[in-house]
Amino acid sequence: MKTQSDTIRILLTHMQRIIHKHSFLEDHPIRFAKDIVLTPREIHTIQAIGEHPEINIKELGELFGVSKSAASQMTAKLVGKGYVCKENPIDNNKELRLSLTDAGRQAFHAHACFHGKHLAELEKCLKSEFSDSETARTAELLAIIENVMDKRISTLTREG
Amino acid sequence: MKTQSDTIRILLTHMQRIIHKHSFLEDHPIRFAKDIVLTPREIHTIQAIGEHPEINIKELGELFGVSKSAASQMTAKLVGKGYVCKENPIDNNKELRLSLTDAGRQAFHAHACFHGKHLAELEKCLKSEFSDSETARTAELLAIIENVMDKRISTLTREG
DNA sequence: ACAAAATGGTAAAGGTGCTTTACTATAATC
DNA sequence: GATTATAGTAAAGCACCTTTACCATTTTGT
Repeated sequence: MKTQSDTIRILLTHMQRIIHKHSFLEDHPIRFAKDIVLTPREIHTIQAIGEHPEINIKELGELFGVSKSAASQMTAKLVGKGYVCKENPIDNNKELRLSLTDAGRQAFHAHACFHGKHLAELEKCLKSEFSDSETARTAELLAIIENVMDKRISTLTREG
Repeated sequence: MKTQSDTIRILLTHMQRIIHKHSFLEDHPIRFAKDIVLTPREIHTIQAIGEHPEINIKELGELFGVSKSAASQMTAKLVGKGYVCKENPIDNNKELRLSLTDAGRQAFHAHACFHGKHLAELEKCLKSEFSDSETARTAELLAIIENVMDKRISTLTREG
């Protein structure tokens, strides 16, 4: 006889494996074309710049939760590879606004398609086996998990 | 009016945030006692050794999906810090069996408590708001997500 | 208006945890 | 007993991060 504790245990095991597999995927560079191979970090940076036009370096760092120095290094690399362009706005010689070059937009688009495809597939699978209310209920359950994690994070950041 | 696609989108957003928060937690060392601060990697290694008594270095690497060299380096560090002990089995001078020292067992235990506490809290929250069948259904849904990820991983590993 | 402080960006040095390559030493196999 | 396989380590290097220190350009306060 399975108790609810058992099903929760199973649920969390799946969650753990999903997280693990996600980080596996995140750790592997993706080839978008014959000669375009980008690390996950590079892709995400391109994505962030594509989705936040005119973002500056400091903001980019904040978006990723890393130091501005780290953001500067990452962008410098992408500028070097020709995916990103840095330039001062007309009335400001201090900040640098980031934008995508043609190659950058191409990578951005390829990545979006890539993601869209997988999302569509997942959606198809879920719809075929779960009702609307079931998916909604699952979303609520995940929200609870998220809340518990938030609590833990806040205790962690308080203690330093 | 919310369509099922919308609820799926919401569900996946929660999932993404959970993953993000998880990796945030994973990136921060944990203080188990006044003077015991361990990185997540160190804790996990201690945990793995505690849960797999007599494991050797190569197996430890396989367990984590890293090279045996990485496992060797991690182990050496933990031996240096006094949490882990390496020794040859009586009839074998090639392999090294890993085990926890007193300090290692202490850290292992502290970590287990730490986890148990959070698990208990999460379980309490979930039980208070979700029926057994709902949690079971959610587990099934997560299994589907996992399957889709598996497919993606396998295409990835085929293409090299 | 101009000195002081704040802000955006970069450079240098260093850390962590990984990889690959090359190398030992021991064990297994023919 | 010679060869081959296996467990472990060392060295070098990579990706990405941090901190510190430093410029250059605003912004502010008087």
